Amino acid sequence: MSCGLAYAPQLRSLGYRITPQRMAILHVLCHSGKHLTPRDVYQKAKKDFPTLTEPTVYRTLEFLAKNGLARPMQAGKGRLRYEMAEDDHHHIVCRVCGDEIEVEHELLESMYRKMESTSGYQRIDSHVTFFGVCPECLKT
Amino acid sequence: MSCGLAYAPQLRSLGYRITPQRMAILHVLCHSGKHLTPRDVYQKAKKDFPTLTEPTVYRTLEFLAKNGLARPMQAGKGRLRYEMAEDDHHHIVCRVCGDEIEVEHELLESMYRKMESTSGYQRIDSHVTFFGVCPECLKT
DNA sequence: ATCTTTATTGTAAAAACTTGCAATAAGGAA
DNA sequence: TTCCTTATTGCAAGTTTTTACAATAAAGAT
Ligand SMILES: [Mn+2]
Ligand SMILES: [Mn+2]
Ligand SMILES: [Zn+2]
Ligand SMILES: [Zn+2]
Repeated sequence: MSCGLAYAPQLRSLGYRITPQRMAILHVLCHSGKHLTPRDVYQKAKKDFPTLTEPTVYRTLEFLAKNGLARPMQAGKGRLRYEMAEDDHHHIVCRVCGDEIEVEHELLESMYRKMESTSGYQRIDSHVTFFGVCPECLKT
Repeated sequence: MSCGLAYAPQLRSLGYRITPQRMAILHVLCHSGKHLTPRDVYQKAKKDFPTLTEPTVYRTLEFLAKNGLARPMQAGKGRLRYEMAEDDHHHIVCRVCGDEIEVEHELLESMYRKMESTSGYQRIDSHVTFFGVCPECLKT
């Protein structure tokens, strides 16, 4: 409930408004496990703010992502999940069992620099999901 | 119409069946531009095979991807598009204007090896979409 | 040719996500 | 406080994607 307020000045300075819906959603993202689906967020935030609706959740998550407060993650099958934006990292998801691990961005950093200088693209997103096969599933 | 047949022996040897729906969809993927949406595929393939339905298209695309004939691509907002699986490559998409370029897999190869040895995950997918800002959009 | 097995499809409905628009309310000005 | 502007929301309807299950038809055996 209060943790959302920490972001209020930043949002207000950009000309955005502080609404209870946004605060409730930020609260959920801050205090829950990572990578929540829009539905997860909706159901949890609804407890704080019962008149919340689903379109607002989708729009708010996209809004927070666009402003760098939240980060979208590509879960399997092209579905998006969200988490608060903290330190840069990536994920590898097992395409067999769904198991998921984190990878330090450091490991990809020199590749990112090469990719940026080669392509001319900048500010490439440092939260990518790779799909592979985990050690367990490789055994069988 | 005929190009799908090229894949028939491979599919049959895995115990799968050759259906006109699959052939029509393979035909579309072979002869059309890259990265088609399921809806693109549906509308084009319907011309060859008018009784085709959308659930079949979704299932078939997923089926082809699982068997390595097609490749899913993460388009913006967590939407999937598909293309035939050919040489390994990646994409960078501009998160401002949507412009899109290809990146040789070669550029990422050493990073992939590091990631595989560090994580123990193998067969990591070599068709990733990165999001960044293109040179044009960087100017403004 | 006919039969049998079962992978694959279509149907119908549900779930997930998006959109347009009118109503609301946040934040600044008076 | 009250008023004004307009960003944001809720509502209702639309579109996209998934699912369960019964009907169909591909492929191999007879
Ligand atoms: Mn993450
Ligand atoms: Mn591609
Ligand atoms: Zn696994
Ligand atoms: Zn651009």
